[in-house]
Amino acid sequence: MSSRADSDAPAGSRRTGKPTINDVARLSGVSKKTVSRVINRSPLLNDETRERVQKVIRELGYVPNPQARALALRTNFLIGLIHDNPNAQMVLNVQQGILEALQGTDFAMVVRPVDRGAASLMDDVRHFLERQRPYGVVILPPLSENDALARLCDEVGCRYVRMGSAVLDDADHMVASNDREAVFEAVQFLYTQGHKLIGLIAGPHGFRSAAERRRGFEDALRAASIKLPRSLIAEGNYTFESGVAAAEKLLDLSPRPTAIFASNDEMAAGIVHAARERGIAIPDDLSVVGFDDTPIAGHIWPPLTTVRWPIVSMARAAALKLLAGQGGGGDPPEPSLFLSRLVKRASVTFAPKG
Amino acid sequence: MSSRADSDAPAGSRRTGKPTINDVARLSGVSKKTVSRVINRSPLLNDETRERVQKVIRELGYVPNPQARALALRTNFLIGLIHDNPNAQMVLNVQQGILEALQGTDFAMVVRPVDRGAASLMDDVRHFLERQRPYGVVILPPLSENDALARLCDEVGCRYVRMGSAVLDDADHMVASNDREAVFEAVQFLYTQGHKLIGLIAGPHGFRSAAERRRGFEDALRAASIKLPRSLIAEGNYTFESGVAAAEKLLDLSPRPTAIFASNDEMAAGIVHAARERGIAIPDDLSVVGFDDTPIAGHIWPPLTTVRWPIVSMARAAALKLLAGQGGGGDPPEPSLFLSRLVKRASVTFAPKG
DNA sequence: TCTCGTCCGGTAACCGGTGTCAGATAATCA
DNA sequence: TGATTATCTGACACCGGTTACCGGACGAGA
Repeated sequence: MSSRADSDAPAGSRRTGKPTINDVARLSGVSKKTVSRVINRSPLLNDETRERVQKVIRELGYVPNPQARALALRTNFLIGLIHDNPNAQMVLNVQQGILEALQGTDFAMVVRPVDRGAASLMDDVRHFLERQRPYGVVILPPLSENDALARLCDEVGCRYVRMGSAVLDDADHMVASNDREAVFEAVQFLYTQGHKLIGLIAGPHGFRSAAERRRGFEDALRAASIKLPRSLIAEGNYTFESGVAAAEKLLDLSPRPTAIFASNDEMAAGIVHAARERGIAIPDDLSVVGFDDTPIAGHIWPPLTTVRWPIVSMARAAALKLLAGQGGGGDPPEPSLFLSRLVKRASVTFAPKG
Repeated sequence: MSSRADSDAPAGSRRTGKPTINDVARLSGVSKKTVSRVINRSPLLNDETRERVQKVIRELGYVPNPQARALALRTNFLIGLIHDNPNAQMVLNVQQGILEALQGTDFAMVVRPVDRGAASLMDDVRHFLERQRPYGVVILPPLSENDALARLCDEVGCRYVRMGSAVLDDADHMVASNDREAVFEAVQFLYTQGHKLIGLIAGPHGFRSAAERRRGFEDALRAASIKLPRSLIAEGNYTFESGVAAAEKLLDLSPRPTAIFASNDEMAAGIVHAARERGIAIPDDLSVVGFDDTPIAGHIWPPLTTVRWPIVSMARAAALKLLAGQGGGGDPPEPSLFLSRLVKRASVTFAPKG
């Protein structure tokens, strides 16, 4: 009936109308290859020829087809970001950092959130990597702590850089912060303010960042010869709600801690919330320290003393590491370890008298 | 000295080692075309042949090269997201919505934040669109209100869908919410609680969302025959800080408003902050209503009564609209107008007795 | 038996770039 | 002046898919 002979696919519009390298070549009377040389700034090109071709390129508004380039070069101008939405602000900061690194290149950022808990995690990531074949990927914590994921990247031949709170991989594949030391300093600061009964809201079990921050906390108390009863440690899962619940436990203790360190700002905000419900004044009755320095730290009342985590710089470094050697402009090698520092705001004061 | 004859580019590793369609064809004793048919699920194929080819595909672990596919199909498996970081949570929600729509397809999401104020805005976007040639892009407010941007997409031949607080384009290019009506209801609710002196913290001039929400506010007061002196309107720029500043202005008025509507949650949080500094109790002395229902609304104290903006659904719809007709599975057409509704929490109560 | 239509599969061209390598031209040297 | 070299440029294959078009096999209808 119909006259179509084969017709496998839904056709797809032919001819995009955009000028191709052939058009440029024809109009400027040179070969494709020469046009290619002009585009790629080959040094072995006559200036006169270059000028002529560039003129035609301008007139035609020619832009090389990225798909064709990608195919011929067996690469791609995509940097992937794989994350498990730990926190909106953090993810956005990372995106910003990556984009700063990609600025001025032809690379773009493709974002792939995944569900850490899903049984299909590996398949999901594999599917993503194989279908898009990004040039490289940045992996955010806590997903970055998954070694199987790194192996998967290797297996499918995709460059990767992991971000994290401790060095988990060799320098080419890792950008880390010194959470342990940073927390050490923060807790030391509480101690110098006279606090002796300091509670901890730790991050979730199995998170490296949680473990590092907890160790920093414990190290600091040990250094100050303070005993840490188990009851002064509560665990949250980095969410506001879990912070509230954990804080309630700590605040119902007797004697009550005079200060609490939370492993991230969200949970610290939860402490503030819980304290307010109980009529406990911050900072007069209770000092609070968080971690991350996300916007929420400055937006709650009182503003939170917290550890600034240089996440944007870390993300930028991670992306630059991926691009290294890739004509990225011979930038100096990126550092692999970033330092966090304490930002003092109003949520900490001297320990109340006895 | 060196033996390289031409060496235009930095070489790039040859042979990825991955099996290609040719390998599959050779090993299963059929032509490339037949393999292509198997991959694309062409109906006119012998089951026996299909099985045989699929077996080889499985054994080889063959995955079609996306770059080659993209070139041949003159399309791309990328959906772009263009935004101007209005708010981290919103951007992330949008990303989530888009990814829900892309779930199960071979599409990925490429994110491109831009600086709305930059003189190079158009060039930046053009560069992005031409270099990546995404299949389509979703444009977030407030950038989506820029008509020149939509024209640019048309010009470079890129599908687009704009998200916004009012219908700014035809149904194929727009996913909108009914902010005006939603605010109308919210303010009406305040009125039914006895509030007569209601302040407004409007969004920034030039934002359509700000204008729509403001009109909803004014409509509601007019409907209740309440006069709205100019002094009861303050303007913010959707940030927490601007909310604080605007709230300070309104709270210093005499008589003081008994309720304030803020055009987004960030600014509403700013009101709460400013009120607390002045010792004004919420909700007893002052009722507050926000807009968006971002997480912050539930995390501050008291939890914020706010208008839930269905941003995730809108984003999903926007992406599905782009994919429509693209073998997306014949889903029903996406709605173009989404309804927001009031979420009642603790920040509103009856107006205090004069 | 001869056509004809249908089903299935192959061949070759093409998508729009890049690498290889040889040829042409100009410059340098014996 | 002829040979050699350095400098540019072009022809052509190739990257790994898809599509247009063609043809053989096979069953059915004439």
